[in-house]
Amino acid sequence: MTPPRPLGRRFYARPTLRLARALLGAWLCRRDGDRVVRGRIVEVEAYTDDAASHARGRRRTPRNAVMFGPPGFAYVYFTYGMHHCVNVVAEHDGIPGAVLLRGLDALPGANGPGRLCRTLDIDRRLDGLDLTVGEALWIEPGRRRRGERVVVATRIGIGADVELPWRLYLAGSPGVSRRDRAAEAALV
DNA sequence: CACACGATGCGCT
DNA sequence: GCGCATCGTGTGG
Repeated sequence: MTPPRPLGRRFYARPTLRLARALLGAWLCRRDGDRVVRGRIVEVEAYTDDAASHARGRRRTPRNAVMFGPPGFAYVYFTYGMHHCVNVVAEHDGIPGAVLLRGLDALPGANGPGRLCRTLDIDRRLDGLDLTVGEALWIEPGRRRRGERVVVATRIGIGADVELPWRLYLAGSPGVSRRDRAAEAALV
């Protein structure tokens, strides 16, 4: 088994939307006993202190506290009474920002944030986990392939009044939860 | 303490 | 496209 090669703190310490883009093509890694399960990140969404974010208005609560902390940590929350979603914290200590992981390739059943977490057995036990350690959950380097286009679309499940083009995904990837034909057509 | 609702997914129409 | 399961969290009383 190849040893973990987790990305370091510096990788995460940047503006949220830029981290979102940098995460496309990287590998999300989850330890499963003696094995490591890896999925290629192909769909993400950025959340900062905007109206649709858990950290809206920079209001700190017990749930969203990790979003305000240092970068490179996992923010995992529970929603709809049955689903978990995992985020990667960006920015620097004190500034809220996180990237929601919405879809993975090279791993069946990891399209959509809830299914992704179910497939990788991610729940609130991992909230606040340091992703730079390489123990239970981490991210390894990976890049976009030649000719692989980044589609810029609006976030899913967000009220029209606060929609922002902060969902990014790799065109043509099977792990994408929902395509945006108009956004794809807007590509050169 | 009560209550409204969600960064979703699934099954049915 | 639509309804709904199911419960933690935030907000207000």
